[in-house]
Amino acid sequence: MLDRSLIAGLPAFAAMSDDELGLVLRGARSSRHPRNSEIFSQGQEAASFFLLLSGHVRVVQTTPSGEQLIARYINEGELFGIAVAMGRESYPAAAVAAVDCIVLTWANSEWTRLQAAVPAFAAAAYQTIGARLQETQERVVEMATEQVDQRVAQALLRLVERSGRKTDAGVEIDFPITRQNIAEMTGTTLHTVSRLLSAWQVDGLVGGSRQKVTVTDPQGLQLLAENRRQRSD
Amino acid sequence: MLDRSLIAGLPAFAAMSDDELGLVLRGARSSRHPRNSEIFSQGQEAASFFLLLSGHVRVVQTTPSGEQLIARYINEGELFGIAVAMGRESYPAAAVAAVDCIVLTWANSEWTRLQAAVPAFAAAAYQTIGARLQETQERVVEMATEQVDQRVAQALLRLVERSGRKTDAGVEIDFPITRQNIAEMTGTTLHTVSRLLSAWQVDGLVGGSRQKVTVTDPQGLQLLAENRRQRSD
DNA sequence: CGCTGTGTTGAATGCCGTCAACGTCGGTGG
DNA sequence: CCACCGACGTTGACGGCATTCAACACAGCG
Repeated sequence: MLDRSLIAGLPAFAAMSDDELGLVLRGARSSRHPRNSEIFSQGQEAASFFLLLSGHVRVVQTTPSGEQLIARYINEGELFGIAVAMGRESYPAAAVAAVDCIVLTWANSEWTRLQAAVPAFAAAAYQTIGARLQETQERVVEMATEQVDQRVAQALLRLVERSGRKTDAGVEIDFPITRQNIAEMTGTTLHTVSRLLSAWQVDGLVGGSRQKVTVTDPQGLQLLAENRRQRSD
Repeated sequence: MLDRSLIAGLPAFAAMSDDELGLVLRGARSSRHPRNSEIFSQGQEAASFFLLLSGHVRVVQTTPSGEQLIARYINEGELFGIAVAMGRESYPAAAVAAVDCIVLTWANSEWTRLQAAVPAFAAAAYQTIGARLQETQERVVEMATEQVDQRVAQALLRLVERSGRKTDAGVEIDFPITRQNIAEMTGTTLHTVSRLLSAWQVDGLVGGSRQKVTVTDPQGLQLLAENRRQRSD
């Protein structure tokens, strides 16, 4: 039996009683996933849903022509792979462990049971979906209206905001991330990302090394992200 | 009192009993909205949620710099403005009647009552949100990986698929739509859309006149939408 | 010690946005 | 009924930004 202290501290479960936490954990099992392993695949029949206890997960979509792009990164404490709550029968994207991860897994059959027994759990899932719809809409807006440099700046700011770890040099993204990854988040090429980061490093906005990115001047980046054609009306 | 035949035929309500339909309609009121009028505004406090009985609604987002883009078109029978189901307190976009519309409106306070009394109604709402998240993700993929001509072709195909009316010349989008509108759906300019449609008209793929677009060769358009760099692996 | 994945940088091409001018349709009011 | 005006649409020319092509550097690992 899993200990309820595993999840009691997570925002999604903050409002639940001890009894409810027990009901939620009954039926869940935990598993380890080494770095770069797939937790589930795109198109695979959705049999389970997940909660990330520890680590970072990359959600990746692959187009018919073989191009990849990163839909989002999942942080500790977040639900993912909740196709069942969206009425989907297969996963629309793959989930890959960005670092070694520990994951809670429920069979989809648990969903209806939990929905009835612990309404707050279902509510958290729906809230998650709503928030992601919101974020995704914002991303469409960015892709449609902003230049590449602004999108990359915005992506970095979001990454450090959501998954940052403070260091003496600034705020570092606390999982390994390549230029290619950043390119796949922003709809550009690794070449362009490399050029931008090089230039920004010279300007003292960002730092980092291989698979590491640190934002040293968030305000400066923010300015860059908002720049260009403010107020055209 | 509104008659339940108003909604009994809609897919969202297909699975409901007569009693349930009655419960749903209690608390709803209907209203007319002339073409080009706003049903709700972006940023406005979300006090109600809506169902489109008749007409077509355009969901429009405006960026801080004043650029607009169209998040989606709502068809007859669809829910919209369901911020309450996403846990939002304000509308993230505006809703504009693309033609004269008839709309059912519920106060947000009805939401919790309905959720408890008619679970199928809440389920329909969540299904709607899930489907829209899905669509929005696909749009991000398109914006990131496809050229402008493919995006415009894809947008037209979706419009005729979802809101098409068969004519002798092909399938016509059954509400007025400008080149500017199409540009705002695909993240480009009205100039580019105009050029593309002109070229496609010569090729016999599309037709139409002022604020009217007809797809005369869906397969041809589909080819165009899939074209270019298939299999790059 | 070579190989693979990652990162950097230069040069050239081209898509598509921008600027500009004009044409056309439809509604409105005299 | 006709003249006018604004919204919508078309087309050409130009230029810039970002992709594409190419070559090289470097690290980690077996």
